Amino acid sequence: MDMDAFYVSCELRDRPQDRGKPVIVGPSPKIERTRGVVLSASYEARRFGVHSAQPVGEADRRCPEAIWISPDHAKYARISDEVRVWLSARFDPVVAHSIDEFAFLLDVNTAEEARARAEEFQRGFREEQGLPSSIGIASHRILAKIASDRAKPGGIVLVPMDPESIQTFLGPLSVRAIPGVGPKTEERLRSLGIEHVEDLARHRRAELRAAVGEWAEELLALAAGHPRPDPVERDGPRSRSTDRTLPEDIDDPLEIEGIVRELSRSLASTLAQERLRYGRGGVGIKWADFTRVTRTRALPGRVEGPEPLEETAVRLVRELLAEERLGRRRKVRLLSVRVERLAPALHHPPSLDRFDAEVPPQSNSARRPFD
DNA sequence: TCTGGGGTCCTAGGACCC
DNA sequence: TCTGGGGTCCTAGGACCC
Repeated sequence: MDMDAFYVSCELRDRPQDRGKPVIVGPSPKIERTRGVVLSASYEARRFGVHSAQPVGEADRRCPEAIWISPDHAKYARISDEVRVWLSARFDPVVAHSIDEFAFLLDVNTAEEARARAEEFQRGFREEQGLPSSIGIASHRILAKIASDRAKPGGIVLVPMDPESIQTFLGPLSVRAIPGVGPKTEERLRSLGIEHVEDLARHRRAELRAAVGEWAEELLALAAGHPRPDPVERDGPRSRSTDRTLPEDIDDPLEIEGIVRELSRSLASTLAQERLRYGRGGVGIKWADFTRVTRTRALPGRVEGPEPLEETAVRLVRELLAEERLGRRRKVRLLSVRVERLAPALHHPPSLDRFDAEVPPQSNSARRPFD
């Protein structure tokens, strides 16, 4: 289940008078100059050529009469969580793919029954949650996701379970329809003469492996109508990060360091709320020319609190700036701070946590699910 | 028109160990 | 004197997704 224009739909729940109008969620260019992009656009706005990730200036030019709404990420996260709870009361298991996509098991015997259940679900979901959705039904999550993309907006697409039906459904689709195939992979496949899913099978395995690596096996299985079993869900997040695009590009080392400190403390406070410790800390810079560099450093075991992150982040950003001074001397557009190798915090306060930092992460079997 | 913020996974080389 | 094979960890970057 994929919720249509999710952020816009969340907002329209609270302002029904704006339904049916071009609505854009994003930092409004009408208020002040901003370096932001469109987060979500209503289907009415999309008709003007507005789409997500578009610079807001261009969206404004294409659709001057649009209603702009400032993003409220906390609201969207809260609604997504309510949706998960609502689904979990009706289906098991429920898997969250993203803030606006969920997969769940439909326990039915026939395709007709599946479709009827989906229609009933879609209607009930809209009535009770006030949110429109698109539904894909298939034997595997990856197929259901491809199907739900074809169902947008507001539809239901069902792929029968037998391999022949799967091939019939996938064959004529562009390889871009496969999750994970973006512009680069599409181009690489096109250079082999592969444009549609059905073209994949016409190629020698070795050729495909040279183009996309190990992934070739999965693509071939999918094209043959035998998708690989769904991956097992991991518990807990792998990394957390926060970043800031600066209003103007800067190159003052002290100013840069100050922002890195702020970002570090802000990220550390998020981690504290989530009761997570971290095992690596790092920074990233996006230069004025949009190229990116990153540095991360392992920390002794798992740590918590802002200090280790702040110290590491500042040291690493100084290194990056020192290297840049020997070279191109570009200005900084964006700064980011990230943590990796997350693990649940212990159940006692950090002040009593004396021994933990000395313990190598591998030696504690209780943490294995998080590695 | 001038390009966000938050994530995941994969690859690849070097270090190091057996 | 020339030269193993396998495994894991660390790190940087790229591609992709919403």
